[in-house]
Amino acid sequence: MMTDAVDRILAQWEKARPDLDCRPMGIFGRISRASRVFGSRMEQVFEKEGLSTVEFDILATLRRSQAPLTPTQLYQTLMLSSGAMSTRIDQLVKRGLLQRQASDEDRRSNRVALTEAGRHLIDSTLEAHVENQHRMASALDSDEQHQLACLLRKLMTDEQR
Amino acid sequence: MMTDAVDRILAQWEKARPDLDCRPMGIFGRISRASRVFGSRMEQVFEKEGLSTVEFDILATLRRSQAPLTPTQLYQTLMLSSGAMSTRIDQLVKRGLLQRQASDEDRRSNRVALTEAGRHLIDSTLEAHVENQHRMASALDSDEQHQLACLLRKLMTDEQR
DNA sequence: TATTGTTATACTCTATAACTATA
DNA sequence: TATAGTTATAGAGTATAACAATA
Repeated sequence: MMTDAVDRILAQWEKARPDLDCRPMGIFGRISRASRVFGSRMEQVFEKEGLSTVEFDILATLRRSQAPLTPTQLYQTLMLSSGAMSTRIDQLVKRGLLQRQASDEDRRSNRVALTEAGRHLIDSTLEAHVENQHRMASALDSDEQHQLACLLRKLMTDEQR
Repeated sequence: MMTDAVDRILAQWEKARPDLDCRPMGIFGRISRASRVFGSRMEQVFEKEGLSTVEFDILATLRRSQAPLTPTQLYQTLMLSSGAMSTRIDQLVKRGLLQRQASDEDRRSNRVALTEAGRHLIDSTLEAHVENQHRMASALDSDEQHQLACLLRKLMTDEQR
């Protein structure tokens, strides 16, 4: 069996603190590393289109919703503060990728919508992104990919104590 | 079968872009979310001891090495810049958790070592951390935890194209 | 000349909170 | 009074590059 950096870390802990059962680090250490490594690879795809990861997420959220969303819906979905979201929307509006539409029902609010240019950009970036993800997952066969997704879903269920 | 936020996102994509096979998002979307959610839970444990995640990582790296390390070894292991590492070491030295030892072989260099206080702090924090990780992994049984670790290792092998 | 480590600078990103307009 | 969204401020953290000392 192949060993990786996390296996070596676990072996070190076994020597330094043999009283501790550090096996869960085999999961969380790899999740953390995978998030950094794969996140940076995805970022490279977004950067080719001039987007940051957060900007991609905003455009993608609007694209898959197939409808304009309020800033509040967006920052709750993306786990950002309202202030951070306003700043992001501003910049994307300036670049002609988003537009704010006044709301009829509540005049405090507005709806953020993709422009024609924004829709074209997110559609083409998304295609490159999905292709990239298929490449990144290719070390696993189709069954293994399914198993991994199911185990991760189960790991995160119920927000256990 | 239980569904989660990522399943709902995948269902949206299926409607909005049925031409794309977005299944890998079931893996990478969950890795990214897991890293944020679990990372924040681990951070809470570190904060109780007055440590940030990076500070914990520095002390833990020295603890499991069971030997002083150079700043270069530390920033390479932790994927930080040399400048960022210097700043971090400074603060931990100020707090009496680390000390710099002049090197005999190379007078440009030095070795960073845990102080008595640093060693005590990392040992007790580590125990709380490992306990916390066991709790976080408890949604999976022992076999599933092993399977998940193996699949993550395989996913990251060979840095494929 | 190259390398180790530190320092100084600037930048990115964010949360917080004050603020406005409206409900 | 509470809520939606924007703006202004400040802070955390980092990378970069210039620098000093030594190899």
